[in-house]
Amino acid sequence: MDLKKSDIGLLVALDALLEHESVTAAAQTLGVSQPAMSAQLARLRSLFNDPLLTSSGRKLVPTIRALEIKQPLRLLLADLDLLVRESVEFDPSKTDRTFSLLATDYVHAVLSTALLQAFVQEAPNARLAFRAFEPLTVWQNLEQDDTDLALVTGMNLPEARQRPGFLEEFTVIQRKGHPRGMSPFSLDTFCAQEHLLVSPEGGGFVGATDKTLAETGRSRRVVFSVPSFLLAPTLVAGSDLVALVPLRLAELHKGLVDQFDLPFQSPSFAVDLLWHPRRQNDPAHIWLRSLVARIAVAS
DNA sequence: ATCTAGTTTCCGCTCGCCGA
DNA sequence: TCGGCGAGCGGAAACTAGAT
Repeated sequence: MDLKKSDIGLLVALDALLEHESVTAAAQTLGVSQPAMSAQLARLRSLFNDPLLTSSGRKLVPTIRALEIKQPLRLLLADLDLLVRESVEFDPSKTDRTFSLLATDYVHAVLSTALLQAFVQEAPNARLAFRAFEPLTVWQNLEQDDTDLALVTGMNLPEARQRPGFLEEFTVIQRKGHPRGMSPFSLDTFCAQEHLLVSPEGGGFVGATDKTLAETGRSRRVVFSVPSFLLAPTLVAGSDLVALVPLRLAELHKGLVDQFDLPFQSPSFAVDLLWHPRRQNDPAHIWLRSLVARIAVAS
């Protein structure tokens, strides 16, 4: 007979039987009837292929095999007990667990400093991995054990659980000392500039802004396209190009570029926290979600 | 319908006590 | 010392309830 998951209960019974060396006393300890405990002993005898307890007059005495099992079994059950208690009472300061976060490089850039500080402070023995964002494999990553949480925008994953992270708006950036000067952007001056466009899919020269401009009969000239928001501030700082970037990212690079309000209604987007439903009640994961949401709101 | 694990009931065995 | 008796024990059988 092989060990099954349900046999963990049998091991608890065996522990009680070896402790009391009596079926009746073990049954009372575990709150079952004596015949039920007797039946469990029979299953244990079959499982271990050993009588475990043999009659000696009116008493039951453990076999050599039972004596060998007794101490390791006690340690094993103590470990299981610890495992169950730790899963209920998660203490971040005591965990050495590794957590992983999937997000775009922009989100990593915006949150990483504050998140790292809070993470190290609350969970000094744990580890945190930032993982690269691949739009087509987000759900696959969440399903696997390698991703605890994804911070993403506009992803339609009905199977995933989610909570709001933060709302982001766009701003226009230009280099320090730009020949245009520091006057606010009018629609005319905005359209007159040469633009850098962030195209996450790669290679695009038309974005949501161009559609907004087209609705009012306007257009702009996009001369440079990059796949990542992180590249934009550096490239803008080294050229006369202007670019639309998320406000928080512009704040991070305010020593490098100047930022201005958009001359039209700024498109906003939400960054949400997504996770697999099986992690919903994991106390460690609840702590991680709470920490990331807290940092996101404060960022 | 079948399986699993529980309960109740009953039985047999052993031991301790007590009287002859 | 020995036999009878009751108490306490584990095990078997029959039955039940819940899950699959």
